Order: sequence, then C-alpha cells, then structure tokens
Amino acid sequence: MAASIEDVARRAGVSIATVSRALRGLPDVATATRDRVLAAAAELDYVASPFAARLASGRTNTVGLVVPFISRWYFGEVIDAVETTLRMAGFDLLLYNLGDEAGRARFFERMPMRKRVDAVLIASLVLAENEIDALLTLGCPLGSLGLEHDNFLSTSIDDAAGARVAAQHLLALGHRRIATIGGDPDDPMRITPPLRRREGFRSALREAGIEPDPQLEQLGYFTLAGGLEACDRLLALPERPTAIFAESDEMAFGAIRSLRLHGLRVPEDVALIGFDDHVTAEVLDLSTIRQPVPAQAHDITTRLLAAVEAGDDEPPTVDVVLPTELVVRGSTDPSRSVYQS
Amino acid sequence: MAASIEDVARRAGVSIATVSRALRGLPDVATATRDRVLAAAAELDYVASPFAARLASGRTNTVGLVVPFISRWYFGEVIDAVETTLRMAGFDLLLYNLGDEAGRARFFERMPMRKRVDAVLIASLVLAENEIDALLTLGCPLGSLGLEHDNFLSTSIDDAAGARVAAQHLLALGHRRIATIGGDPDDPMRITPPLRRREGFRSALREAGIEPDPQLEQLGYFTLAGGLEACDRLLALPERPTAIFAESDEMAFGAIRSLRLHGLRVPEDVALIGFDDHVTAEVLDLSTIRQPVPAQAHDITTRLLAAVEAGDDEPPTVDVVLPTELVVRGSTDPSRSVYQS
DNA sequence: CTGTTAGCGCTTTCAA
DNA sequence: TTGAAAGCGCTAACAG
Repeated sequence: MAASIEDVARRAGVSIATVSRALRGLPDVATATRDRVLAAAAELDYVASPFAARLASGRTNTVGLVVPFISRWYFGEVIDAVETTLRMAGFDLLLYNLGDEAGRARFFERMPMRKRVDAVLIASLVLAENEIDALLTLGCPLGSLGLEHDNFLSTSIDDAAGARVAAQHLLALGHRRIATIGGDPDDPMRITPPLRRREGFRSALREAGIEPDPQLEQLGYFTLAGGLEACDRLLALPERPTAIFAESDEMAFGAIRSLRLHGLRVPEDVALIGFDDHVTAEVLDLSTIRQPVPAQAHDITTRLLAAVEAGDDEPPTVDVVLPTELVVRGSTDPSRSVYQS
Repeated sequence: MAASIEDVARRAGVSIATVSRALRGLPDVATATRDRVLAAAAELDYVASPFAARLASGRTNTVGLVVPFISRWYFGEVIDAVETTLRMAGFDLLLYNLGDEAGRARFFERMPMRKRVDAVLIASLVLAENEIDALLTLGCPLGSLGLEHDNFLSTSIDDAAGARVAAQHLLALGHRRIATIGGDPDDPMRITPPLRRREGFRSALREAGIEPDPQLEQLGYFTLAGGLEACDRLLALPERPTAIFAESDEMAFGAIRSLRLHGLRVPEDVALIGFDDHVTAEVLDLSTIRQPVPAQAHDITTRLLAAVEAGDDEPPTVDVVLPTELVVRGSTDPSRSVYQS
C-alpha cells in the first residue's frame, strides 16, 4: 500500500500533526524539523490522501465547472483555460456537461456537486430563478462566465458593443442592406450571446437610420451547418443583402460555404464578418470581433479561487468586462482579400 | 449545515448503518425500513458526503481521463462521451490535460491522480515505457483509447485499415499520383494516429504497384492551418497530385481552402478524402473514413467501470477494435458533387 | 434484518 | 515549536 502520514511521521521521528503542518507549509515548524519531514516524505514517495484531508478540513480543493456543451469551440477553450488555472493552483476540476434540456433539468434538480466543490463556475448560461436558487444552496462562491448574475462573480465581454462594432464596420464600408445570422433567443438551453449580439447589431443599424428588417435576421443556431442554411435563406430573398454579420465565426464558416456554393464572391458580392476570432478565422480570411476566451476564463477562475481562499462564501457581486477587438481581414476589406475572385 | 447520516438515522428511527445500507440499495434491508429511510433522506434533502464515503470504503467513484489536448475535435468528442458514460454510472470525471511536452513530463512525474481515482483512461497517446510504469504504480485498471498497450484495456479503430480503404477508394477512381497530408510521426506529444494511417496509406499504394513518393507525403500536424500549408506545398510541386488523402478531416478542411485559393476544382482537378467524419465534413461535402468516436469512448469507459466493479485492479488486456466506414461524398465523386465548378 | 463498534487518513484544537 | 487527542461522516465487519 501507499505510504500514509504515519509512515512519514515514524520515519521523520515526529508526530503526524507535525508532518501535516510541515507538508502544508504552515508556520511554526522549525526549519530542521521541516526538512526532516520533507526528506522522509520524498523517500516514501508520499502524497496525502485528498479524501481524508477533505473530510477533516471541510475544504475540497475542487471547483465544479458547468458547461452546456463540450464539443463547441468556445467551451473547449473555456475548459482548457479553467483546467490549466485550477491545476496550477492545486485544485481539481469537476466537469459537468448539461448536453440538453433534460440534462439541464436533471442537473439542477439533483445538484450533483453538493458536498464536493469549493466553488462553482457556470459557463455562458442564462440562469432561471430556480436554477440560481439551487446553486445558492451550495453555500459556496459562484462564478459566471459570459454574463452577470446577482450574487455571482462574473467575467464577460460586452457582446452588444462587439456586435455594434461589427455592424458599424459594415456600415462604414457603405453597406446598407445588412443581414445577421444569429442564435435563437428562444433556445431552451438559453446560452448567453444570442440576445445581446442581436441587440447590439440592431442598435447600430438604427443609429445609422436603418430599421432592422426581420427578413434579414436568420437563425444559425451557433453551428456551421446552421450558418450555411441561414445564409442560403438570405440569398434566396428577392433582394439579397450586400453584407452579413454572423454572430459567431462557426456560423460565418457556414455562410462562406453557402456563398461559395452560390457562386458569390466575398467580399465583392457579399461582405462577411463573424464574432469570436476562432483559430480558423484567420485561415479563412474572415473579419471578426475577437474576444479573449482564455483571459476571461482565467480571470473568473482566479477570482473564484481568491474567494475560496478568503473563506468568502458569498463574495460581493463583481462584474469584470474584458474588451473585444475588431479584426479586419479579407472578408470585408477587398484590399486585404486573399480570396479568388 | 447540510444533513448528515445521523440526522437521517434519527428521523427514520434506525441506526446509521441501516441508513447506509438502505440508501446504497444493499440487500438485507426490510422494505418497510428502506422506505422509512428513503423518506427521511428525502425530507432532509440528504446526500452522502462523497469524501467520507471514499475514505471509509477506499473507493473513489472517480475516473481520471488524460488527454493531450482539449480544443481539438476528437478530444472534445471523447470528453463528452466519457463524461456522459461516467455520469450515468454515478462516477465523477477528473480531467487532466497534458497540453504540451512540459505538461506531459510534469504529469507523469507527479502522478497527480494518485489516491484519487478508481481507474484511468488515456486518450490517444503513445506511451513510453516509463509512462506506463508510472501509471501501473496507481494499482488500478488502466484504459487506452485509440491504441493498445500491454496491461491496458483498449478500444480503438484500425487506423491502418481505414487509411488503406481511403487510398483504395482513390485508386479505384483511377488516381495514380496520390498525396497524403498527415501528422508528424516524430511529434514529441506522440499521439496515436499519424504512424498507422501513414502506414496503411503506403501499403495500399504498394499493393497497387505504386512506390510511395516522399515528396507527396506532407505534414499537416492535424490542424486546419497545417493542412492548408501542406496542400500549398503539394500544389507547388512540378507535377502536382491528382488526389489527396488527408489523415484527418481538419487537415482536409485546410486542403479544401488551399485548393480553392489556387483556383482548383474538387474533385475535377484534385480529389480529396479525409478521415474522421467530423461534423463539418458533411457540410463541406468531404468524402471521409468515418470513425465512431462516441462509441469507442463509451466502450472503453464501460469496460473500465466493469473492471472497477469487479475489483479487478489488473484486468487482463483486452483490445476491442471498432469498424470504420468509407463515406463517399462529392470531394471524390463528381457525380455526387455539390461543389461549383 | 438491524445495531454496535472500529476504523479510513487526515486536520485542528488544546496543552505542554 | 511540538504532541496528544478528538473528530470529519461515512463503511464494514461482527454480533445479535
């Protein structure tokens, strides 16, 4: 069997209490004693049993991360960054994937993280009242990525502002008939961006004296295939748009494909801008609104850990908003285009 | 504070041992007693403390999943499927992302899963001797996804056979000058597919009496951008290939982009086939070799859990190989093409 | 079928 | 600065 704290204590000639203190770097341990303990632990290849430690201390050293999906670009980036940040802080990551409505309902009903995490991070979910209540019963710091919630720490971008910038970029290029491909605000999974990006887009048009045309707002469901179909519908209109704002790069990729299949050139026939700055956007020469996903994930995770460290079970709501950035590439600017005509 | 087992025992008028048995569904509990316990637990909204249970039983009800990357299609699918399977079995998922060589070295040195998992699943990694030894010290069932290892349960596909089928498909279409875009067999991260897919590709050519031409084998590093550049290099050859086999769909997507930028038609000028059947392959009308990622992940996870359940710390090596399937789309078959010419 | 009693391997007072 | 001892909240014999 693996060595226990008693083995180390015996070997170092001290009590188990001293071993515990020495190994955790607590003060009030003589340097010589600490060295002896460290040496003994190293020789025995000792690691503390996390479960015993958790039971005794009440701290789990684990953070729960809740995502609606795993296999989408944004969430992959989030999981990656959160995992890295937690790992460096010596925390474990407990991952919960909602998957669909049924999974979401089951999750909030059973609250499977009860008694097993020090903090919870929710990624890009618009939470209902009862869902928030369920999380609050956990009695630990709560974090939200992508939008604010009362009683949550949050880190996000200004989706509306980003969408405005995208629309304004197209307007500045002289476009007046601008379409958007977006998520479904009524999607039962209620993920964050749809509502706000749509809103920002519309406000930019209105400021330019253009009344948003419902026909020019198509649903792409945040998938490539959805973006393709939405673009097909736009191109089937009697008067097609001269520019398209896709509320995510993945939908923009689908739009590129659709435009190609229709024999239309980008940006000469139709200009296109996305949102996210997906790794693939550069390759496809897609203009976009860049959002810093790893930075957001790192920021919220770090602050959540700080709250745990401070023993602050209900930290005051603090919302951090990170900037987005317009990235102009060939899909809107012909002078930069690497597309074939 | 949350209710403990004693609260439930008191409320149900039984001992804590009975509560434990009743709640875990053990036999030898009178139905009436069980009902009373269940009712009391429900009223108190009781859930057992996993840490106390783990400490007492020695079982962690947790499986460690080790992946080299998170933000790649294959691994996203794997994480998703493993998480779902574990969740349904009441197990927690502990996710470890290697990220790069340094992270990989750190992982195998510290073995951060020691004393915290009942089984370990390694995704698509070619393990070195010392890495295998490190894992064996965990003394729990080990699983490998994507290739076999001694002393591991494994589930994979026959990468070589899949690649052969891809090459044979191109040969059957009359192509003789066939290129491949693959991973780097010398990649320090040593992920699985590169070696075998390359091998299968070459053997198919040889059987057709064609000696593989090193110039026609380019590295795409399993990324879209890498695939694009590899394809650029192929098209820059004095005599360009008439068909390309990309060892992953993501690299094939890059190749599609490259071909487009060169003004070449698919499949008229250059035929293209990928490997994986990425969700996007259908949208891009890409022929490919379909591999069942969720099924593989589910199979290995289920068998790993069975070994845990059986208390079988060193289950005999059993390698399951799931079939791949040729999916013909427009990128190789002009008659099915939806591409613009 | 049910209760009693030891632990599981740590952390954390409290004394010394 | 260190040690003794009392738990943390369960599970698992062992009796009865």
